[in-house]
Amino acid sequence: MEYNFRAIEQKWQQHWKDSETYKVSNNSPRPKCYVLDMFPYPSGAGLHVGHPLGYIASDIYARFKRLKGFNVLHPMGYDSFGLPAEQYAIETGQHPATTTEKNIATFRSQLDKIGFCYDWSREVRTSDPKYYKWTQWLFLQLYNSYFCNTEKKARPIADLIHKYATKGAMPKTGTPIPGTHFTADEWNGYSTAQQEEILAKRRLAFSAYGEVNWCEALGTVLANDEVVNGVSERGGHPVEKKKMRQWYLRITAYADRLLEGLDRVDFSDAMKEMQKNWIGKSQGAEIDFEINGTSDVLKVYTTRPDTILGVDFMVIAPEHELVAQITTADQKEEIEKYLAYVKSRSERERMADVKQITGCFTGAYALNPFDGRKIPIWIAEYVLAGYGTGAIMAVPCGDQRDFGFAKHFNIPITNIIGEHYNGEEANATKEAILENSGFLNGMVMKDAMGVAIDKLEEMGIGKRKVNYRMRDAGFSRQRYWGEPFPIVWKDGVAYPLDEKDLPLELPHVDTYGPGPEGEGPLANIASFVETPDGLRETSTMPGYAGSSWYFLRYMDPQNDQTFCDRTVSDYWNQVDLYVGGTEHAVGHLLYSRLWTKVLYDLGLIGFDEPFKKLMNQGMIQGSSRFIFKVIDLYFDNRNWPLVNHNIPILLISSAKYEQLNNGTDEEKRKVKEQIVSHLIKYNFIETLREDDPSETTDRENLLGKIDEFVIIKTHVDVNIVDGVELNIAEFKKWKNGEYANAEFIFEEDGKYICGVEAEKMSKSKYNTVNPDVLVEKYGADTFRMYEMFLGPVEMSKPWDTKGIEGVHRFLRKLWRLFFDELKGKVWNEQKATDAELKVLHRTIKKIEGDTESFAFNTAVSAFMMCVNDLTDIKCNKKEILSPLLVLLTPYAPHIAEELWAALNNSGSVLDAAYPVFDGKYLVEAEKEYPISINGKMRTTINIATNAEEAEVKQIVLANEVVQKWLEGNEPKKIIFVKNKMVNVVV
RNA sequence: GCGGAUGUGGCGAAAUUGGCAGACGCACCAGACUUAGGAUCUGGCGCCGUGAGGCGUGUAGGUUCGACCCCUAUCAUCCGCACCA
Repeated sequence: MEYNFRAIEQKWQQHWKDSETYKVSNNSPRPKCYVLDMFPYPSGAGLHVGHPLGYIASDIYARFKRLKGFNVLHPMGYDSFGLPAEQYAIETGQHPATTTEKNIATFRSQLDKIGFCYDWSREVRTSDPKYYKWTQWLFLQLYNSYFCNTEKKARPIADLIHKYATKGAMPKTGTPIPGTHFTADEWNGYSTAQQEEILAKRRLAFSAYGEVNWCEALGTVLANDEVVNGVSERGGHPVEKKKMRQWYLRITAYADRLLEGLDRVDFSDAMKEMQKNWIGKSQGAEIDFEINGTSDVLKVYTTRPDTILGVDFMVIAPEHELVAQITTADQKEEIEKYLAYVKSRSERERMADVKQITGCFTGAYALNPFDGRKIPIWIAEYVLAGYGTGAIMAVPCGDQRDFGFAKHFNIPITNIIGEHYNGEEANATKEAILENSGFLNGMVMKDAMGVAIDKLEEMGIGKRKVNYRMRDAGFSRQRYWGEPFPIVWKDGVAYPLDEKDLPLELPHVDTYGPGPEGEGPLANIASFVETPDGLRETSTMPGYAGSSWYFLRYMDPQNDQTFCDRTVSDYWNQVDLYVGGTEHAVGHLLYSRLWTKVLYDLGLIGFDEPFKKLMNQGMIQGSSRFIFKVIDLYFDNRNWPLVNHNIPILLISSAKYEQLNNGTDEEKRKVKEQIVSHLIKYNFIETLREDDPSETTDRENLLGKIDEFVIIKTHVDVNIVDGVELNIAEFKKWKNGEYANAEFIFEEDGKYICGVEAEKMSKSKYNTVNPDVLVEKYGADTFRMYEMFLGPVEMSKPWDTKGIEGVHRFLRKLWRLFFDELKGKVWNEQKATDAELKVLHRTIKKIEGDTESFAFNTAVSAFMMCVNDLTDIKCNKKEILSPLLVLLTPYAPHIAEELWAALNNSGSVLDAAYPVFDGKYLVEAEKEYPISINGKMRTTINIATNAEEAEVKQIVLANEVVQKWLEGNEPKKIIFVKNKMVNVVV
């Protein structure tokens, strides 16, 4: 009886399906655990071996938690709205719904083969109207909410309207600013459009004019990731900014809470840093500078108010509103030239040469409020209109960019930091003692910051200000394949749809081209756009709309009354473990955190961080293989008549290629000679004879002439390479026999060794490995364990199929502990010995710990070691094997279930699992303590684990062996370190 | 430039977090059983050395009885962000 993984896996997968083994209930006396994978976008390419890595890890954890007695929610679904389906539709005319359906079917069949324990009854698809009904509904919640700055939370917009209507919006102190402040009476007198305009400034989902990436050549709006280096990803056409009405989510209102929430979740440092960086909070001050001879003020933002006496010039963004106003007549021409130059530069150029220093003097001066110095005002493209106030005070001795600018335009530099400034480069220290700084003289810079701000506030020309780099999130796309907005426009005012009219279904379209003025394809469908109440919004929601809340829908997927019942979300609560790639660090993760916070504020759910722990699986890179083709230029260049029409492609192996490029002269000559003799063999000689008999065929002579060849490094399919050795037979069949008569220059051992390089997995690089093939060849259990065995889940690594044999061998070896090919059943019910129990206990302890801490790779190693040991001591006892199968279930569920059934006629693994993890099997063995003398390790002694420190010392001293080693030297010191070892110092 | 991470055999990697470095697997070598071996089993496998022994965790220092682990500096690779005032 041998390990027939195909039959076993099929049998159990069918069994799980038929008996709904993994269906999970929303109420259980057992503690809950929510294990979630980032749901995939079902692309047409299907899965490659990189995709399941995270799924396998979470599956192991979910199964493990189930064994430990948790009620585990482990669902899967599809993020099925998105651009690629639409692109594909444009190219082929197939409706995105059709291709999406097909792709999902492919994904599902691939996933099923790996034996996951998903509760498929909870599957969600973001493009399903039953799902996006609630995405639209949640959008309306955002639309109907505002961020209350007093309570720092979302509240219904109705509250705000009520406040405006009864109390207005007047400043606590000072004079009201028209347009910003109004009385209740004024509010009540406003038109709907006027009121809406004010409310739009507070709504969490709002529309406003904003810039989009407009590609004139394609006549369409592009998403940010479709723009690469300022040109369209497809076609490479120039892309410019265009103002269009857009929807936004007011994520900036939540900046502080998104930052603060990071302290309460278990994400990697890298992930937290990325999010912090993205939010980009900086503390500083806004300072008003009087502009000389006018009543205007120039408002700048700085994080270093302490350097205010070191300001040597001002720089404002070319787009700054004051530019036209302050430019003097003398400078007008120059400024206009500069503005024209800036405008002519595409985004791409601006990004390409950030080092280039450009700028122009406006002729105007600002006045330093403390010493009255006249400070020249410049414009320059390095100051961004969108950040801070779009104007900076430049302190060249303390900021490298300001320094470069000052040097370039010969602006004199004031030194306020004494010897910290060397005149060669700026020094951004905060530790220097200020000089030339008036009232700040003698203070340490970091202390002076507060003093300076206090003074500015006192003078009424500055205030503390926190700035964020993060912008509000653009929420509309001029595309078809996304959720339609439940919004109707009338007279320039947006009106939300009534809840009972949801979902607003996506209408069928025949073409996916953009509408007039670059609107989405929906604009072309009159029957959709025109309603009795007005015109429908024609853009659709972005990909992250549906994915921002899907983890909630899994909890209550069939509910048609609400997006997720509150009692259900209270039960499942936060996702305990969320597994996915780093690529969503600032997109999806930030948005779902935002939505969760809003829903929490509105009382719709009871937690404000969605994911308790996040694990990022590393990317599995492709490990590309290369062949090296010799292209004979000498022959090609001369265009000589071909005698031999069937010239084989010549390939040299990677070591030869290496020698040819970086080898010694001797090596180079040798390889070259080999190549030349092949070239001669196949065409050269014959060409010579016919064409120019005068040329000699003398070998040396030819060698000099025919070094005109190039070697082309080409991808070869990894699947026909065994490790690095090319499978010649397969290779000759590859690509319909393109290389059928290839000639090789082999290594000395007669092998063709390919070149190797790690790259992103991609079909065009022939480095993708399909999990189906591996599952077919080795089985799902082997595949699962091998993916885990590759290394820590979080780490990126190139895929290498070679080692999978080792894991497969392990499973077969395990099988042989139960069944022999000839003898059949070999397991028995004898009583286990202490030695056997020791092996088991060690394994339980190790694997339980490793699984809990996601060290799946070392857990797999522990399994292997255990089976090796049991084989060595010829232990086939049920008492040992049975608990081992419990441990194995999460990792290799099929074989574990099969063997479990073979051992036990009744009862499930689950029933038996609790005692295994209860410590019932865990008998603490004596611990081995290493003994060292002067830090030099000598031996170990066994000491019962409960021995006290003093006892240990006595044991050491009484130990004859130790005494002998001491060789008469009295021990000076006996160090007992953390229950781990005993060290004797002499 | 800023931020984060990682450097250990031919390769993927372990090391109970300061205690016998290289577990486990791949590859490789030798042997056994075989008509055969891409099955299975046994042994070997960091480097130098016949040997005893010496040297070894990117590099250079430091702390410690003891350092892959902690500290300082430095180099290399990967990933984010990038004129953010």
